[in-house]
Amino acid sequence: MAWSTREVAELAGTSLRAVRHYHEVGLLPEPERRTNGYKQYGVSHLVRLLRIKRLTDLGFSLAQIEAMGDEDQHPEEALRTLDAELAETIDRLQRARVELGLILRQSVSTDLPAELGSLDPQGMSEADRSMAVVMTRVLGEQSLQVYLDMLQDSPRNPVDDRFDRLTEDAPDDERQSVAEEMAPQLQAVLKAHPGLRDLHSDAPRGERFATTTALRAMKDVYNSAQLDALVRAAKIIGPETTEEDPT
Amino acid sequence: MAWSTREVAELAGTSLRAVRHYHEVGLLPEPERRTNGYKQYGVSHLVRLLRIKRLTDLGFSLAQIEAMGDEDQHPEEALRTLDAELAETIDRLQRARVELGLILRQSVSTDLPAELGSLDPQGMSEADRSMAVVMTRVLGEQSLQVYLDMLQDSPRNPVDDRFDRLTEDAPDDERQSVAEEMAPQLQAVLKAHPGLRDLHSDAPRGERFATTTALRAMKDVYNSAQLDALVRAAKIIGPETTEEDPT
DNA sequence: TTGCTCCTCACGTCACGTGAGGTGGC
DNA sequence: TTGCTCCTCACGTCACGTGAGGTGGC
Repeated sequence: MAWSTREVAELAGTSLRAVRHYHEVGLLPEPERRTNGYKQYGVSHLVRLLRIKRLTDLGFSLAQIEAMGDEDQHPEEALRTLDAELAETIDRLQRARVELGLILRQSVSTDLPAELGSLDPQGMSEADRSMAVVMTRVLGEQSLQVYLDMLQDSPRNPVDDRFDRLTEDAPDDERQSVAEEMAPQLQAVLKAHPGLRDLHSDAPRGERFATTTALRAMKDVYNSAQLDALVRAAKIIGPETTEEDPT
Repeated sequence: MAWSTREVAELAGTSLRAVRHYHEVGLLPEPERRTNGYKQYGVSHLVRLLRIKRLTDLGFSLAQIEAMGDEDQHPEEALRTLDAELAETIDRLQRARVELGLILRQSVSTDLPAELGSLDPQGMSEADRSMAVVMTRVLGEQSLQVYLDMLQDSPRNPVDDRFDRLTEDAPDDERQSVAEEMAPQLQAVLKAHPGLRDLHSDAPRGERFATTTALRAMKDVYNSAQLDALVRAAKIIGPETTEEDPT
C-alpha cells in the first residue's frame, strides 16, 4: 500500500542511494518495514525528502539542513551566508569564463601564467620563458610591467644564440667573448628601461626574497658557463648593475 | 640551494598537500632529493605546478590536465566543454539565488516545495498541506494550478474542524453527519472549479499513476473515519465525482 | 524456474585536509 | 636540548555512485 524506496525516491526526483544516505546520516527517519524487511514510506517521508531535496538544490549542506530541523523557521543568517557564498562562486566562475574566452581567442596561451598574457613567447629561449614565469611570483605589479615591457621590445639578438649555446665546458675565451658582445646590449636595455635598476622595490614578499628567488632560478635555468658570462658582462658594464650578479 | 616543498608550494600559491597530491597522481614529477631525503624543486617544477594551478583554477579536473600533457596545445574541445559547463553551473546558481531571494523576502516558505510558493499554508490542516505537497509530484502544470486556485479561495469552514477531529473510532452517525455537512461545500467547490473534474488529464507520469499516488497519500494522511466520511460525501453528491473515492 | 525488486555491506569518487609518528639541522 | 622543517603513512571529508552477494514475490 505504501511506497517502496524506489517509488519515494522517484516521487521526490532523487536517487535510491540518496534516500538511503539520508537515513544513514539521520536526516530522514527510517519507515516501518513489512515482514520481509522492505521499507514502507508514507507521505511524511516524502514531505521530508522533498524538503531535503529543495534545500540541497539551493546549495545547503546536509549538516546545515540537519541543523535547521523540520520546522519552517527562517534561519536568516544561514540564508544570507549561503547567498553570499553563491554570489562569490558565481563571480569566480564568471572570471574563469572570461579567461577561457581569452584563451579560446588565441590571444593568451595556457602555457604561461595569466600575468604573462601580453607576452609573446615566440623567440624567447625556454630559459627566458621560465625566468619570466618565476618573475611573476616575486615582483610587484609595477616592476613586473617594467620587466615585461623590456622583454617585449628586446628583439632576438645574434649574441643571444651564442649565449644559449654556451655549454658547461665552454672555454674561457668563448665566455669572455660572449660577455663582451652582450655588455653593450645589456647597457642599451638598461638605458631604455631604467626601471630595471630597482625591480625589487615593490616586491610583495620583500626585496630580499625576490632577489634570492630570482638568483636561485637563474642558477637553475642557466648553466655555469652562462652564469659566468653574465657575471663578466655585468663587470664590464660597471658596479651599478650588480643586481644581475648571481654570485 | 633549490626550493623545498613548502617553498615551491608557496611560490605557486598552493598547499603543501596539493604538491604531494600531484606527485601521487603523477601530474608533477618528483624532484631529486638531498641525502637526507628532502626534495629539491627546481624552476621546471614551479613552471609545471603553476600550469596545474592555473588549469585547476579555471575548473579543469586533474585527469583533464593530465590528458593535456605539458605542451601548449589548445584542446579547443575541452575548453569549450568546460566553458559550457561553467555557464550551466552559473545559471543554476543564479536560479538558486533568485529562490533564496524569494524566501528571504518572506513571500515563500522553505517548508513547502517551490511549486507551492503562491500558497498560504495558514489555515490548512497538516493533512491538507501534505496532500498539496503530494499533488505537486503527480499533477501537470495546468491541473496543479487549478488545484492551487481551489485551495486558495476555499476559506476554512466549520465542518473542516469537525472533519479534522474525526478519529478512527468515530461513531457511524458522526461520520454521516460530517459527510452531509461537507457535501454541499464540496459541490460548491466543484462548481466554482470545474477543472477539478479531470485533474489527472495532463499528469506527466500518467493518469493512472496520479490517481494511485493520490489515493495512497489520502489513505496515509486521513484516518479511516475521515476516509469514510469522504466516501459518504461523494456518494451524496453523485457518481460523477468518484475521482475522490478512495476505495 | 526466470526475471524483477528489495535488502545490506562495503569500497570508490574527487582533490586534497589533517593529524600521527619519526627524523634532520641548527 | 629545544624548536622548526621535512618526511611518509593513512584515515577523514562530502554526498552520494556502484557493484557484490543474497533474498522475496510472481
